[in-house]
Amino acid sequence: MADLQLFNTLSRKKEVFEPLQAKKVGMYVCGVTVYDQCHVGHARVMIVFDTIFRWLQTSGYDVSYVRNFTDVDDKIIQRAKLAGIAIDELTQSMIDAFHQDMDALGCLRPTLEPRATTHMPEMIEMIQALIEKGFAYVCDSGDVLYAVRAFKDYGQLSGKNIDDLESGSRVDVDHHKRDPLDFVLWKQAKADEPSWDSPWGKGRPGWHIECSAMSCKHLGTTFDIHGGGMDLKFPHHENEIAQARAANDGGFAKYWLHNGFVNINAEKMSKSLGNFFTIKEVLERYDPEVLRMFILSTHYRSPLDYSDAALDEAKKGLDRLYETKRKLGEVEAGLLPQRFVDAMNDDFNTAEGMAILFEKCRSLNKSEDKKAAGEFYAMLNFFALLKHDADDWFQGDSEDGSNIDVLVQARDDAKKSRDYAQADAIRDQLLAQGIVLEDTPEGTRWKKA
RNA sequence: GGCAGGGUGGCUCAGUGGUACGGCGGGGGAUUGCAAAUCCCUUAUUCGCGAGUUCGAUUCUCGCCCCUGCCUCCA
Repeated sequence: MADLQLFNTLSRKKEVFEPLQAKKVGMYVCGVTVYDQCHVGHARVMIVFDTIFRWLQTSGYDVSYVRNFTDVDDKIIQRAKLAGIAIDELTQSMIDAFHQDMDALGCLRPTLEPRATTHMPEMIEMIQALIEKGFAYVCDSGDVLYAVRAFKDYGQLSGKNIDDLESGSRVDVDHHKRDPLDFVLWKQAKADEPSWDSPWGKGRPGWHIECSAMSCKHLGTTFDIHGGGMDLKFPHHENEIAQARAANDGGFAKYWLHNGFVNINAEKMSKSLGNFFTIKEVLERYDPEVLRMFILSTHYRSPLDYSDAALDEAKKGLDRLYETKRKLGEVEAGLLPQRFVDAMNDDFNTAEGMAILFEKCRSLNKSEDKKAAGEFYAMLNFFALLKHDADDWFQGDSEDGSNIDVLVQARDDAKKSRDYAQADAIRDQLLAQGIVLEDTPEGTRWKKA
């Protein structure tokens, strides 16, 4: 069996995965800031890393998968104020909404979902260590800042160097900063904002320190995998590295994985551009499996263009697979085919895996084979697809089919008496209602168009 | 401007130093009363452009063109 290889952003190469401890993997993925509903871009990270999580488990690793919630932040404070509700109320309702979405999309719960607000001591401790070691300073305004130039490897992950960053910088120069790139670790409290006691007075943490503190607490100062969206590479992940390595003299994450964006009309889907669809909006029109299928059809590092046409295609692909499921019936899952294992071991190539799945589908449509059927279901289980009953998929589980059944029976009677004009008229009538008929050796059945 | 990642058939999406995977769509056929579903055949002399290395490159190297992202919050 080939080794698992993964593309490490740190080296910009595929590397053989070598866990720090045999059989164990620690993986940290940046979660969401809970101030609003999640969109399709969030769905992609979650499904991508869910699949990576599943693959590591399938490969026999005991995986600690940690994904945080950022539950203190400017946007949260603003949003709560605007809505006239307490911050806790907002964040809790968004966390609940997030879980709803993830469950619907078939994402397993991570091992741990730490919240920033319950990790103040760890953050404060890390900031203190940074100050002691000369990587951070308290500026005139009272904020604690990270001194970027003190960390010599700054820019390693994103391939940037400090001088380039400064010359191209669009950041307004803050005169409290020693260097324009220095970023905040601890902010002084403003009136009527949530705050926590600290050696530097009441305040709250900066965004980057949260993830460094929570990942190190739950996975150790050196762990295997850190993931997130491409857009977090800089500055978020770069800053996480600077903080954690400087504070702990540790190696921090060994492998950095970044997924590509979801685009709309070749443009990144994002809150700021306003061109996003929330997961809930999509799920009003499509089954969650369609969204999952859509996302897994492309390699995780490639851009993915969102459109109704693309979702319709994913739906058609699922229809094809469900046809085969309907034909096979429930069969116990067997082993994954070696080619599939190889594809997943090659930097989690789900697109190739899909190709193998569809090849299996075609061969099963030709001739049933118990081993092949077992492999088919093993792949589907791994992807967490085709969980519905096939008839429910095609007919809808809440649909009242009695009226349809009556018409189907009438058409069958017409057919038997060779009154094809009448039979076709009934079929057209059903088609107008969005019902397609199929005559099979076992009788006529229907499905939604 | 700096950095990163891309440009593969009508669309979408993999992949490889030696005649290009899968899905959707199109054409033909089998099946069907006709359809639907399914199966078979077919649909890129060619993988942005130019040059180089090579017996041979879509795959490696260099240059160019174009696209996207990051450099401010962002999954």
